[in-house]
Amino acid sequence: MSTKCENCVIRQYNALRVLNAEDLAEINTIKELQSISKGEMIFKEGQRLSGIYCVRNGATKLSKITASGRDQIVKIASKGEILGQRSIVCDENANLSATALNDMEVCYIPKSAIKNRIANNPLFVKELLITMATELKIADDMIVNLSEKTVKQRLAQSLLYLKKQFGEDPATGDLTLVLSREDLAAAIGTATESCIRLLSDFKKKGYITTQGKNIKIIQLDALEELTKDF
Amino acid sequence: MSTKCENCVIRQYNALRVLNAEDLAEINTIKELQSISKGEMIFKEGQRLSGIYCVRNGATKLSKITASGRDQIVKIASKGEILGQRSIVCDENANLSATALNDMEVCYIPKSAIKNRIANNPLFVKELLITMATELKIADDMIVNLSEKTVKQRLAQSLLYLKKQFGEDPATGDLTLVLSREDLAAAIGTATESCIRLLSDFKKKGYITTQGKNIKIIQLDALEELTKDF
DNA sequence: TTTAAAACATGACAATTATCACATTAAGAA
DNA sequence: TTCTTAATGTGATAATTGTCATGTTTTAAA
Repeated sequence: MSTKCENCVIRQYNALRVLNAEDLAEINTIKELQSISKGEMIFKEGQRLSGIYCVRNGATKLSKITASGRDQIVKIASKGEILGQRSIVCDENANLSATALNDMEVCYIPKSAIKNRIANNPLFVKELLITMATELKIADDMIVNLSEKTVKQRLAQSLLYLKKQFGEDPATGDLTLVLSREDLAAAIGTATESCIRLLSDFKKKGYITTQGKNIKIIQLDALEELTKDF
Repeated sequence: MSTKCENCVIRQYNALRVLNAEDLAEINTIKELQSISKGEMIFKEGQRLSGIYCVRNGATKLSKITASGRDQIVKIASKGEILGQRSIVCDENANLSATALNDMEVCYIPKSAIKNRIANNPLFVKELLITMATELKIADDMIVNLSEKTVKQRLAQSLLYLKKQFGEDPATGDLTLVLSREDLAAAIGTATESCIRLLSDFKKKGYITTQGKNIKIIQLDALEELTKDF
């Protein structure tokens, strides 16, 4: 896969797709391809960001550490998504931390590469606006979800989300994106033990099987039914 | 207070402030001042919006009805805020319902008044972008809040928010924005009974007093302390 | 490979919160 | 006003979820 912005297919997924050849060439000279290994932090809550990160490969959790010391995952971002754009737009410190869930490749694009011409490109700004508005909708829905669904329902929903978003291993059928039990718990907003207990419950009922950290969905319909119940 | 856009002070609070006299004059001829009485719905989740609403007076809840029939309040919007901009930006149906919490005055601005020149005004779009990014941050923080704080902590936090955001009656000291117990519960994401029970608890401890729906904060520091505990 | 540390798992228990039932009070319509 | 309905408030109880303790397995480093 080309690392030249002009030929990069990744940008089809984000606002950078509307830039012309000239702008892309400029970004290309300034951008910096970075390899991030699993568990590494790309940036931390409260940190000043000097640019944005375009995800080429892998997945990252965007989370916030709470007063009680646990962290709550607000969003999982992967291929094609841009990290840090909210902070740059508002000229604020990062509100969330970004931590690699597996080995990643990201392109770091310094703020300076955008500030001048591109930040005033109405096409680009409009795309950015739509991205942000879409993220806002997702966040609003998550608020409703958190307050109205039980932990069991949210776990079922998360497993379905992981399948839909990241797929399954063709050979084993296991979910492709492997989360630690702790991260899975952080994503649904519960204690690690509660998450493990419910996974055991799902296993006992035959909805899923597990092998180490790997999870395979067996009864999709049962999980879907669970998310609807009330 | 003038209802002519050119002289309107309300727009200082939102993205419309960057428009020039010509644009404002155009909006002024098209916009429509509407009176909404308490409890009335401005728009409903799933509804196609044909414009945005600029709040001149009063407050509205933005909420979503859940599978179990309760509604969860995602945000309370008041003077100066614009409703429906997310849906217009994404060209999607409304994701949330807007219901007046008290008598309101809003200016309805049809999409058509913005589509042409104004939607391409980079200054305006950039302002909109910042607004949306700020709302996203608030939503993200609410997600963390919901998943990590107890109902009691969230209630304390909400009371403090209501004081900070809407103030107190100078005569009685009661919170200016009066919510039903049901709405207060919907805002913190809990059952009405739980909310009432905790208010009784706060009353017993001398943190607040109540008179009908009215609530007066007595021990601000105690409530603040509560929100920090873990 | 061995060993230490981290992650996973489960039990026991406590705390929180929801639900149902039913008063009481307030609000609004006839 | 009177009456009807909706909102508020409280008790009892059950369900959900968190916390602590502890054992087991996995992982990674020496």
